[in-house]
Amino acid sequence: MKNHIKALRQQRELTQQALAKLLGVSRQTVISIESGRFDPSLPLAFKLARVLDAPIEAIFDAEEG
Amino acid sequence: MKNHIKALRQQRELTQQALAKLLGVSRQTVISIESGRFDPSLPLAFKLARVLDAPIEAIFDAEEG
DNA sequence: TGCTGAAGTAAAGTTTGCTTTACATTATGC
DNA sequence: GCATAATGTAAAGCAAACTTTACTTCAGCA
Repeated sequence: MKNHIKALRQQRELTQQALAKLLGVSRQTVISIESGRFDPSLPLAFKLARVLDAPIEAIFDAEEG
Repeated sequence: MKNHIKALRQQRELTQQALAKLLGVSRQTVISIESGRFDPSLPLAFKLARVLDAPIEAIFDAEEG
């Protein structure tokens, strides 16, 4: 599932480390989600939406598999 | 994470079995998510939003932990 | 009565999300 | 040159999502 976290994070001038801290996860988790290694859990997706100030549907591409 | 899947499913007159088939998961998964045993993955949450014709934020309560 | 559909619980097992640790690369600045 | 910050990869291990199977309960109906 593709996402625009990297772009949104950079717009907010947040490092991966800073975003990880805001989300309460490790830096590896941020890297892995940004690079598409895996999808975040639903609670984490909601936190991302709150931290990045964007609706979930705007952060993730709902394209089908 | 609380959700309104059961109510939305019943409004659409879908059985758990029918919803599971539409989502491409097992009936157990539908039961477990409806009853709050665990949260769906993000891809599954998107499928739920599509099948139930409601935005993710309307299906799940984003209350903080 | 007994059958069938819908909803529910439980347990074992696989897959995926997440953590922790360690190491590599690139850029900035002393 | 050396240190530090930011990004990235990889691997081992734990936790949560999901599957499969099996069993239970309740309602409706012939």
